[in-house]
Order: sequence, then C-alpha cells, then structure tokens
Amino acid sequence: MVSLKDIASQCGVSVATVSKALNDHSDIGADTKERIREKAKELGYVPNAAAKSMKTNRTHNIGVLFMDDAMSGLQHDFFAGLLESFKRSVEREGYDITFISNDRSTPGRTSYLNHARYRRFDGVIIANVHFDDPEVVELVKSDIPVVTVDHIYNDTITILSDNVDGMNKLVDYAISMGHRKIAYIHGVDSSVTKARMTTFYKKMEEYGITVPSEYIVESPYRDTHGAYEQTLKLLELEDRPTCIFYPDDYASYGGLRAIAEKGLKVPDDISIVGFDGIRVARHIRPRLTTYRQNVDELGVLAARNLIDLIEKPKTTLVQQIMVKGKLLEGDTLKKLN
Amino acid sequence: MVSLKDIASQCGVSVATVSKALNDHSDIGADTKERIREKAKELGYVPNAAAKSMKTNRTHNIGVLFMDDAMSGLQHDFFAGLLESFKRSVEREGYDITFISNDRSTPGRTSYLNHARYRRFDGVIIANVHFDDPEVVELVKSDIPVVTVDHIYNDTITILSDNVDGMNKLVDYAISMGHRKIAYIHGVDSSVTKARMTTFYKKMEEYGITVPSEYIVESPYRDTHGAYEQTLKLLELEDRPTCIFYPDDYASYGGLRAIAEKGLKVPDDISIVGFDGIRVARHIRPRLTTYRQNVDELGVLAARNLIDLIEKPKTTLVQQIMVKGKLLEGDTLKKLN
DNA sequence: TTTAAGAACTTAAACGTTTTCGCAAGAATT
DNA sequence: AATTCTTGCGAAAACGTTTAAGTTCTTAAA
Repeated sequence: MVSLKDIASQCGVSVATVSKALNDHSDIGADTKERIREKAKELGYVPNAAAKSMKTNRTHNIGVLFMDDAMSGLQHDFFAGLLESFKRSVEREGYDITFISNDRSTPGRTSYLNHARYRRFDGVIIANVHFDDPEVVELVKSDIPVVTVDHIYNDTITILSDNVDGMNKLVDYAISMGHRKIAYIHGVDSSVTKARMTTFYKKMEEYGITVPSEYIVESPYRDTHGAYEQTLKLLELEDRPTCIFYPDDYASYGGLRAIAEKGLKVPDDISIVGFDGIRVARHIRPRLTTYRQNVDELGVLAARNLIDLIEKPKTTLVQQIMVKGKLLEGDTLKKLN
Repeated sequence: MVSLKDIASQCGVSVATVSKALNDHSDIGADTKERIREKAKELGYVPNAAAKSMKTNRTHNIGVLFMDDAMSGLQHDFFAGLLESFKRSVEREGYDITFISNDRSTPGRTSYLNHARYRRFDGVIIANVHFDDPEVVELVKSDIPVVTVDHIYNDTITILSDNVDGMNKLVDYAISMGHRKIAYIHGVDSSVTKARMTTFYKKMEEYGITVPSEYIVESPYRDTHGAYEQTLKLLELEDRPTCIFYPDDYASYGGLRAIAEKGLKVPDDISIVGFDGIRVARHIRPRLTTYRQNVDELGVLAARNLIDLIEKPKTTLVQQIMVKGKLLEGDTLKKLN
C-alpha cells in the first residue's frame, strides 16, 4: 500500500507537506499541492483510516446495535427499513456503519460497550433491542454519543414512531366506519405496544365505549401463531367483535388464517386492523388496513441527530422526536350499515 | 481511554511487557501476567483496534457490498437472510462487518475498491449487485480476498444457490401433479434467472413437452406489477395454461391478484409456483408452492470460505459451491384429474 | 535600511500497538 | 569453575497519519 511517505519521497518534499496538500491546508503552495495530488493519483494512494483515526480520534464509523433473536433480526421489515434509511443518510455524510455483534453466546465475547470502544465508534444507534438489558443500559450511559429509536432514556436523543398518533387514527377510523365492538390483541413484551394499548383504552373511553375484558387478549409481538389462536378464541365469543386490532401486520396474517378456517370472510363477516405497514403487505390481497410507520423519516432523523451530536455536541439538544406515520385504509375493514 | 502505557506505568513494567502479557506470550512470568491482567481489568482497558491493525495489517473487519436500489436493498428477504447468517458466522470468529457504501450519487464518493482499501477490510463479500459493473469487477480483480454469492467470476470463490436444482424440482413436481401446460414468467435482468429459464426449457424437453412461445413471457425480477400484467395476458390466451411459474415469490403475489380479479381461484382454476421461499410467505394463506433457497447455509459457507481465504490463503482453493434448497409444496398447485 | 509580516515549507512528536532483538541473571550442563 | 541454556523482561523501531512549532526565504512596511 502506498503511503504519504512514498509520495513525499517521490515529490521531494516532507511527509507533512504531503498530508497538508492532500487535506488542502492553506500553507502549501498551489503548484506544490497540484504536484502532490497528481502524484497521489498516479500512485493510487488511498488514506489509511486506522492511522487517521489514531491522530484525530474520529473513526467516521457508527456502531449499530439491534436484536437478532427469533423474528427480530435484519429480516424484521421495520428494522430493515430503518437501517437502510439510516445507512443511506450517514453515508452521505462520510460515515460508515458497523454492527455491534450481539451473539451473546460466543465465548470470549465482549460487552456492547467494549465492542464500541474497541472499534472507537464515533457514535451508536440503538434500535429494536431489549432496552432494559444491563449491557444496553451501560452503553447508553457511557460517554459515546447515542441515539435510540422507539425507546426513551433520560439524557439520550430518541427518535420515536408516533404510536399514539397511530392508534388514535386507527380507532378514529374504525369508529367512523361504524364499529363499536372492537377487540384488541395486545403484543406483549415491548414498550411500544404498551403505549398503543393505553391509547386504545383512552380513545375508546373518549368515544364512550367500554371494552369488555374478554375483548382484550394478549399474544407475543410478531407472532402469527399466537394471533391465530387468540383470534379463534375471540371468534368463539357469544358476542363476537366486529373488528379485531392486531399488534402488528404479521400477527394479523395469523388472524386472517383463523378467520378463514372458521369459514368467515374479511371484511364482510369481520374486520381486521394491523400495525406497521410492512412492505410486502402492499403486494398481498386483501390489502391490510393498518398504520404505516414512517421508517424512512425515522432513519433520516436518527442519522441527522446522531451526526450533530458527534460533530457539535455543545449545540445539539437532547430531545425526543416524534415521527408520524400514515393510515392505510386497505380492504380489511368494512363500513357497517 | 486507558492505554497499554497507563497499565505499564502503574505496574512498573514496560509497555512491551504489558502487550505481551495481555496477548499471552510465553516470555512473560506467570505472576507478572496475572498482575498486569488484574490491572488491565481494574482500569477498564480496551484495546484500540486501529492501533492494532496498523501493526498487524489485519482489521478483523469485513466489507459487505450489495445493491441498494429500488426493491433490492436490505429489505430484500433473500439478502437480509443471507446477511444475517453471514454476520452471525463471521462474528463467531471475531470479525465485524461494515457496509461498503453504494450510493453512487454522493459527491466526492470513492470507488468500492478504494472504500475497501481505506478501511483496510480483511475481505469482502459481494452479493446482489450488478456483477458487470466496472467498479465491482475492479474490486473482484483486486488483491483483496473476495467471496461472491450467486455469481461466478474466474479465480473467485463463489457460493451459489442451486437454481438448477430448484427449477428441476419445481418442474418435476408440477409434472408429477399432472400439469402439462405450464407458463413461465422469466425474471429479466439477473444472471440467476437465466439459469432457471434454461433449466426450465431443458427439463420440459426431457418430458417431451414443447412449450408454446406464448407461454413464455418476461417481467422484471421482484416486480409484482409486471407479474400482474403478464398474468392477465396469460389468462386471456385461448389455450390457457394450468400452471404459471413466477420468477420469485413477490412476483407471484402480483399473479395472485390478477387471477383473483379475473374471478378465478388458486389452485382450483389455475396453479401457481413461486421461487425463493421468502419468510413472510409462511404466514400468508394460501401457502405458496415454491422453492426455498437455503440462505442460512449460503451465509455460513460464504463466511467459512472467506475467513479461510483470509487466514490461510495458500491452502484455500478457489471453488464454486452449490447449495441446494427445498421444495415447499404449499397450497397453490393442484393435482389435475 | 531595518524590521515586521507573510508564504511555504520542515521537524518532530504523538496516537496505541506489536515485535525483533538485546540483555541480565539464574539454572543447568560440562 | 567455566560454559551454555533458559527465563523474564526492556529498548526501540515501526505502522501511517496529523499538527504544533519552528525555519527559511521573500516581500512589504517603517
């Protein structure tokens, strides 16, 4: 690999001059600069990020932490979209992204924080993890600039998908279409789904509707099978709901199956509502009535805020930023009478 | 950040001794080693990857290159699965992965190869790209260890999903279920789909079936709308096929829609077959008849081969490795008579 | 003409490691 | 008692950069 030294000797100048010429410092003559740059190009010089980072204490590399288990890895549509948008945004500013490895079972593995320190990440984005994991907390509390997505810590910038807005819109919509008997499948084990459920209750109350307790059931987040079973139960109720809210789009496909097996039609016999707006759903019929989270915007804002925090920590304020999504009307919710 | 120097001064030994102690060299006394390690832990020492890489010429970082455009980014199920498996495998061996940025529009961007050089990646995995892109070719031809997925170059290790096997199995299956009139939607613009089409023709010929030219149509890979339109055309043929092969699972959802709009039922009126075995498909009814590529195995093998190439380049042979997938029977192909 | 100021470079230290070689002292071999 | 071996450690160079602080010149101001 050709280094500054090679260019320096071939140009008959010092290494310092070469460095400054390539970094366009003002104390190098225009002709010398030109000569050095020519030579650099001719030799195919590429700077060494490692060496650079040793002097500057900046790696221009951002760590990405997210969960891997079961259904929630890269293949999680929400995260994949978020990551892609984030990646694109930071790359535009000259940053790369590297995953913080999260396989807890590897022998000799190091903590998230130590991994981040080892690579000297300029900053870290955290999404889709168990936010109460001590290792995650340790990372958040460290001196490394952090942005979290969809979870609030004190003193940390957070980009939030507006779950409250989403649930409000969905309830408004269902009510406006004449539904009163709405069942709700709560996705357990996630802080975002809690916000949704609270909103659901509150909103229904505003409409003066008391939700019978048997209309509220639980099923794991993003679990089609659980949703399938809970749906069967709901369908067997004496006073069957006219509409079922699912914790996410995946879950609602489990519901669809249960409904079909019972010989019922969506939306004629029963309406269903998802949450997320996963990409594939656009291609599949019936088109799901759901709330599409604006993952693109989440990624862009996470990138913008993290980079600001890295580059101008003094002026960047710690804040929570809400991003609204969009109601997708779809074909799975019918207007009653 | 605490460095070897800090440990050295606090332990009253030289930096060299600390380095050797932590790397378990044999020429340091057991008690000294112990003392140094204690102190390192006490001070919360974390090595500096950049400094280390300068001396060792190894970064333990692998570059990932893949396409971003339209439907083929991280959100491509095939790639997401491959990446996740690859990531998990290399992490187990102490490697991290960093994306090689692929936004061609960024001003001042550098080529793929230069990006890889800048970060001094130990190796690179290339998947899902335009393999004839000059920048990709340049990267492949360079001295950086490379493994490609689903595309063959000379002198490069390639892990291939066995498209030939897949198409053979699908045709065998369709034929065994009594289908003779099979239409084929060819996914243009991809080297893997070409292999499939060739196999389709050959296999049909083996069965003594001549496929009428109007049964062969084209539509972009992973394009539901194109598949929708081509399906409509196929359905309007006088001698309508009993079964349609799609270039991929996504496309087949476009087909499903067209069929439904024509008032036909799958599989009673017409059968359809996808390709890929995307994850969501498992949750959606009807269950697609398709060929599930073994993305997990692809990732594992890509990782294994790349790491071998990095760590023992002499003994690692350049080869093409085929990975077979699995026929998923699903519910979209009916037995005739 | 002296002095100050600028322009264009160089020197050298530093970042945090690894590694080769050297050296001392004790142990083992003649 | 003299030699060689072994063990345990340190000195110093090197990897490729950046940057503060000099050092020459040349030119402008006094």
